[in-house]
Amino acid sequence: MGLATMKEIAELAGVSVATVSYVLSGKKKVSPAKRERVLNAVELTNYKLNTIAKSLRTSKTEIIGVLVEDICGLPVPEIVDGINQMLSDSGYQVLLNNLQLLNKLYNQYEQLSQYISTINRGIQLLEDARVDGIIYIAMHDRRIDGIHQPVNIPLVFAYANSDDPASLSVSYDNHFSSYDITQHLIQLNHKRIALIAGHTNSSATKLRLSGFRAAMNEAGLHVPQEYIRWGDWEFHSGLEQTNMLLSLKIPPTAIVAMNDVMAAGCYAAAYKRKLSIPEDLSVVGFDNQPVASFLYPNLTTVALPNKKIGLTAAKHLLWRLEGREKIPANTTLPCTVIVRDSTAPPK
Amino acid sequence: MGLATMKEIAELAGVSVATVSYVLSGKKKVSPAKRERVLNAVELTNYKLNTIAKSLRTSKTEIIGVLVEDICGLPVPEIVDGINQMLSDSGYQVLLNNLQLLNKLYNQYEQLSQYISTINRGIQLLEDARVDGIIYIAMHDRRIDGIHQPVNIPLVFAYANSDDPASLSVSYDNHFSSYDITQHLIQLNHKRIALIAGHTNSSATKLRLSGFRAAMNEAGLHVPQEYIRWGDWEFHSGLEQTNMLLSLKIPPTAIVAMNDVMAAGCYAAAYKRKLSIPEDLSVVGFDNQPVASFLYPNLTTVALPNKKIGLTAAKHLLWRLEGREKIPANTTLPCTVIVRDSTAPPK
DNA sequence: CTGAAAGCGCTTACAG
DNA sequence: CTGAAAGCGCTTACAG
Repeated sequence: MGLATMKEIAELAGVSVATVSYVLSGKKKVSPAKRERVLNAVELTNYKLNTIAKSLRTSKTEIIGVLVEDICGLPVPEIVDGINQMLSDSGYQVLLNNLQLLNKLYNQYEQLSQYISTINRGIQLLEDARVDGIIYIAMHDRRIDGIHQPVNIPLVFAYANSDDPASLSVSYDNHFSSYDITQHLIQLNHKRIALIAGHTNSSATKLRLSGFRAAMNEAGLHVPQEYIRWGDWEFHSGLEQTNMLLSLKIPPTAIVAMNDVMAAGCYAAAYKRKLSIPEDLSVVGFDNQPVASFLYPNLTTVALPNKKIGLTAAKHLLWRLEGREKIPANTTLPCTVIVRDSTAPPK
Repeated sequence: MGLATMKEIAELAGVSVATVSYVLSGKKKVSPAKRERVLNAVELTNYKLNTIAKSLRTSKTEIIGVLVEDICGLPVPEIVDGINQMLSDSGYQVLLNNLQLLNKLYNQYEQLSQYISTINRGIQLLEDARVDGIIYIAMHDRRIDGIHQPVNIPLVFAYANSDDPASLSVSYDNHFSSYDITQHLIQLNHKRIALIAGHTNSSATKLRLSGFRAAMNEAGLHVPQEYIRWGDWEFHSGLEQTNMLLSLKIPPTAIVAMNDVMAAGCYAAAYKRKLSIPEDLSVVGFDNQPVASFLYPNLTTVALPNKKIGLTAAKHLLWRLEGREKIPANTTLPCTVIVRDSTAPPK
């Protein structure tokens, strides 16, 4: 046997199919007597509306396509979680398309343009499934261009920006979060603050650098050229660049690493030289990855609003689906400095 | 305008709708001439088959429902990734339902039975969406009972077991992975090996304990009662229990922590006492979380086959969907010991 | 308030 | 090899 259909419910309740539909959708008034009989029949047979048939009739699937560069990318699960939470009350479901780019891109996130056809195929797949809207989740904050704009399906970028004026985007504030965490060190009275940056061509690197410089300028603090070190987002570059910094004639008293992983590298370098954090050296990171709470001493870092990015992206998409007029095209969410135990005044 | 329909393609190509369908599905021979005309019309109009209409007709959606206890749970994204990879060639898409239990369960994974109605609602939602099959992804390896068995929809448990004989499950080998990593320490010539366990009532704890004991017994090594410490999977319990162990009259030369997070706690305790890892103390963890590569020295640990669990779960589901007869009901995948720098022979 | 009926866009016996 | 037609299970003007 298959599942019960609306026709069977109608027969059981002695009403028309239309009436059953009206009772279930609540779109038209139905007399209490018939309503009751329909509801009883539904209960009796454990009837479930066939959403496929409904979708075919209404041209709406009530499904949101979520296209992710890689589900294993660091911020991605939290962003998906935010989307799920915002969508859970609305009746929308999530169709997940995972492009699995992590091992292809490594941390060369700016190379994405090579995979634009993969992305467009993913969008096409979601279009073919007739999703009502699409959220694109990047693995790294940056501008995304050249994406095929789906016809009649709103698209929201999460953790990224787009030049496409038809799309919305939700990201976070790289410049000011970097400014804030640098301020934290300045307020502790550090004067010699060094920076370990990510890839040169990364937009996150550029913005975090500008935030760092802004805070230092504002405090009238000089940043010697050799205090700006270029890493590659990985542990070893954090270790090596910290070694360079600590070998300088005038070493810094504090280091801003542009992510927690490189900050973990700072710890290793300090540990090797028997320097204590934060007594001999203050270290801060970026991202508030789990590792930040597992390093000893716990790492002061910047928490990114990942879940909120997901919530906001889904909210804006829902607004667009509802036909709301005024939706901010590009949203930039603030970050939070999490002060833990890796920072203290210089000796 | 809406998208082109099959009827329009038929008119454009001067054939019947049936012929268009046969060309597209390849289910029947069509003369080369008509075939060509159909394909041209498809190209010209950029026609896409309406999968909703197809689903209504065939009662198959070619969608797999993936029900996750929490997308942010540690092994979950990798398992989903494995599922995506296995499914990507098969034409199936993934409908993701995220129960968001992480903050409710904390690390009390055994309390799941309180949320069984939430789980059943999730399954119901997937059934209502007419998915062809369901994969349930747990956050912690254990037995799951009392789940509503969906009618006519195969269900596979990933990272968990079930008593339900109608279901399949794919998990990993807790006992032998624990045996293996203990062996690693024994081979380094450690005699005094302590254990920091997870929650007492966790089945992962029990199996990892039995594996530890098996290896120790086999080597004829005695395990003093006070060498078995009970933690709660968290950093602080690792730190505290290591403090206890290092305060013993005869302290261990090596510690097996039942996860990497507690192992990070061991590092902190050792660091405070100015003990060097691995020279003064060998430490091993479990899970191969990212933190394992960011601790200094890098942590020797057990890698769980998360992605493979996803791949296998999807493969077995596909087999069931194809009607294959012999599918292993319960699969237990082996783990891998990852030797890094936190283990060495005792002094 | 209620029901008969059209139609969403496909697939698939069936007849030729 | 090909096409006319039924039908999947709904929703929604429309007429009453």
